[in-house]
Amino acid sequence: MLDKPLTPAGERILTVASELFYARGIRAVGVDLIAEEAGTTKKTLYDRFGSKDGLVQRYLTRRYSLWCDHVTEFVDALEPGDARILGVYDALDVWMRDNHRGCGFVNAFAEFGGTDSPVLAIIESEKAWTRSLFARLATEAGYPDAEQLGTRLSVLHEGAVVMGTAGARDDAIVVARGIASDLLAALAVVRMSAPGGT
Amino acid sequence: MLDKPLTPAGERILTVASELFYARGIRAVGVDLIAEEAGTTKKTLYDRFGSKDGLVQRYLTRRYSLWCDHVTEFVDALEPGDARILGVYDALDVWMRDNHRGCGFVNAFAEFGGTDSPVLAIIESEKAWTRSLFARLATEAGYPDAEQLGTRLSVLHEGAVVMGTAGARDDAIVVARGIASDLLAALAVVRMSAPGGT
DNA sequence: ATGTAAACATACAGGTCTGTATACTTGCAG
DNA sequence: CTGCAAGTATACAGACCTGTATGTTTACAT
Repeated sequence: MLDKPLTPAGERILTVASELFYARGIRAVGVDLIAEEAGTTKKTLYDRFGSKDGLVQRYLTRRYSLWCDHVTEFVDALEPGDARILGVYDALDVWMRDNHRGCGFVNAFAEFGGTDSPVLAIIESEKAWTRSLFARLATEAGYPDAEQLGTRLSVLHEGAVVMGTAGARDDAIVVARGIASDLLAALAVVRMSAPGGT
Repeated sequence: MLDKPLTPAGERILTVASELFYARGIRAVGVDLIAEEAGTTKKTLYDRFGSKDGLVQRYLTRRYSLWCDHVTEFVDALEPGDARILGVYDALDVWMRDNHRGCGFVNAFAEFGGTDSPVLAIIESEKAWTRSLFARLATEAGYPDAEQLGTRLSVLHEGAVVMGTAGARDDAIVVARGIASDLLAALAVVRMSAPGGT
């Protein structure tokens, strides 16, 4: 996205920090550990990222970018229409196979929501992007009220992540996908009976 | 629930700690600050709770208890049937007027999900309780497949909290309630057309 | 070859964290 | 009166935290 390229050591630091931040929480991970695990020094870390907060922002922007790429790539391979809308839940399912600690942005909000840190804007952006993706796919699938439908689908999406991790329900994504499918089916009836529909 | 009574100073500590933990995150709040804000000393804190982790557990069990009481009281005042199911979302709406930092249990999971802390069991319990409440209300309202419907309603519930806080969408709860309402309406058709239905 | 960006190595400053130790005070129950 | 639980006050240990300082080394580009 808008992240300029990093030096090799900087790249290693960001990779290690991303894994540790996501797995253990941001405040629980110190810069000493990050530098050591990355096989470098704190000096390099501060030269590249300025501060721990700077590193945290890069962690979130990169994770944001990775999520967008993942879901976009996944969905683009599907037929236009309902398949792409429901495909977002399948993309989430694949994503969560390697991400067992819930939504990294929700987790970051848990730690920084009470502050005025610039990470809050990144968190909101990620939520807004996924919501607008749903809205766009709903528009492309020909649904009326695509904005509201997009919001509905994103609420389901977030609920699935929470119930699949903190709630420990293995069926969370399937359940959310099922609700989404039912919503689309109900709207399809409206669409078909509407003037101009097929 | 299963929390034995506390001494006055212990009560003050727990009250202050609960506010600070929820507002700023658990790791971000030190025991020194808690003791000072409660007008007492660290000695008393450790005498009452044994450790910071013990205090955290009390924080979560009490919050769990408060949530259960709130929603139970709210729902019991409504007519049996769909009103009680949808009333849970209204109860959440009221709850979130004084809780702008999202779900305290999801937030705790963000900080402790990577550990084997006993707080994880408390978090799961809260999610399971809310889900089973929905399932029970669905049963009482006469819906078939009440367990699955309960899961669906709880996914909506969690999604609403996330999108209403980290997602900064003021309409999140209304949206979730709308989906729930539509789901019930669709099932009502099934119920009415089923053998033995009215 | 020489300047420059990147990285490495190491130490330290100054603060905060959890948890413990010591000693004194208060209030109440047997 | 005596014993005990609760609380206050204060100091400290030992670890960890972010961030900085100093100096050396490597590699590449002009």
